[in-house]
Amino acid sequence: MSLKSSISFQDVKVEARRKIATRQWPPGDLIPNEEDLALEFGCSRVTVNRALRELAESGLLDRRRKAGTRVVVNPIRKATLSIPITRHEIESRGHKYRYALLLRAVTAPPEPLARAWKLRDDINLLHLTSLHFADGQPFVIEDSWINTSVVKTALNADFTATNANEWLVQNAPFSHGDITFSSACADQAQSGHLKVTCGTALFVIERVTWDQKKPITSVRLHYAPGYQIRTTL
Amino acid sequence: MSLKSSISFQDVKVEARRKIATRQWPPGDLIPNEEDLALEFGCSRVTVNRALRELAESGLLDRRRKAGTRVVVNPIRKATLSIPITRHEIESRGHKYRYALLLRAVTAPPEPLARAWKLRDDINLLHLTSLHFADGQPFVIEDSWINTSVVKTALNADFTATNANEWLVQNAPFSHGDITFSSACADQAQSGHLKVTCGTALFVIERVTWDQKKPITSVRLHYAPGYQIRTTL
DNA sequence: AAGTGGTCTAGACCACGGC
DNA sequence: CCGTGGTCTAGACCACTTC
Repeated sequence: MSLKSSISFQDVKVEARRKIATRQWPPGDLIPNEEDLALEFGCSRVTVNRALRELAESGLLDRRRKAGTRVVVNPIRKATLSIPITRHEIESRGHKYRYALLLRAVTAPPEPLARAWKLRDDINLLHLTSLHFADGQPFVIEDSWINTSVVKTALNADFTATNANEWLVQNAPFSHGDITFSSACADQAQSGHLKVTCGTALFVIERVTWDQKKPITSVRLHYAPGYQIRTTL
Repeated sequence: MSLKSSISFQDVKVEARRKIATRQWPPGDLIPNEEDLALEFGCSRVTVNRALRELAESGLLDRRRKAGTRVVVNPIRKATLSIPITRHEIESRGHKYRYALLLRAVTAPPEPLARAWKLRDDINLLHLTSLHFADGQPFVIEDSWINTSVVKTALNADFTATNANEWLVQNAPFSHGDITFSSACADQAQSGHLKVTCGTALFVIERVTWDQKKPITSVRLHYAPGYQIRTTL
């Protein structure tokens, strides 16, 4: 017989969600302040605060000092994606992982990258292209550019043994990064590697990482057809 | 001269991040417990707790009762995407928004949907297809199926005046949902609407929402070429 | 059994930002 | 100015999980 000793912030979240969904708290409306809610729910203000803060983080509420807390009119839904290591992603689906290095070169970066990174034009980057397989089938092409003036050990790493994806995660810590999801038609080379016809729609992820002001890596992934990213709202 | 009166959880986060990045706390290692860290940082345990909890949420730490807190070896990066309302997305880019309803029908759902939703086979759904324009250019095709036995007012809504996307956000609250990102080649109809050649790679978002056990909507979005979703890590 | 994180409380002070 | 949310503290109890 669980007579709950106290109200948890989870309880408050559930109840607040209900009030929003049933429009007891209509869109755009100001809701009572934390102190009043604490009284109403019979818990402390900190508990209410945590509940409402989390609802605000997920986009359902808008909170401002002095102005109070409002129900957001057009909730901008937030979805959290996990970006796993490719090997783990393949293995967690129960497939056998294999990896092949297609290219390793130290060259000047392509024009768009040099411009985005504002590099001196005599700087060379490490360029790796590799292919990840799931149960022997091509799964994704990985094309990465590594700023060796920051990640110096990359020049000595053996990328035929360790795949670039995993090596970078472990050896190129970053302070922040950008990630872009898009779609593109397979070009000649890509269609060859992935064994699809030229022009097939591929899912594309591009990830750029930085250590403070210094660019670290730029990685572009072209996935074989059928690939999906899935998450919950 | 701001002599900080007390250490904030943000300070603790920054310092913990630094220790992880510099490998003062190496991957896989157990870090000191909350009480010790509170002592070390000169703050309360709750403050340390909040800092570490947030780092765990973003995937850098793994916390378990009794077992302690460890630095995650292969951090699975988490990216948070905002899924805005299409009209807002277009307008925030400075483009003029326009919308056209292409189809409105009350019909039996297609086989895969009926199976996924476990519907009685005599149930009809509201089927809407519409097209959103940015500065007169086709931007995205929206294809939605609405469970009118739950969202009853949908049958009376005027979808020539209000676009389905926005109407649903405001009138079909859900408890949870799934969202999938993928890529597909434009079929005959899609290429016509988006004014691209058949087979062009399109970015696809599919969103299914539920109210507890009851399915509410299934929406599929096919974006015109060039569309990308961008976020930070 | 015991150590660790998870959370609640009451009270306090502060920072922001409408008014 | 002053109401509101944002956060900190100290102390407490609890839940989980490993030992």
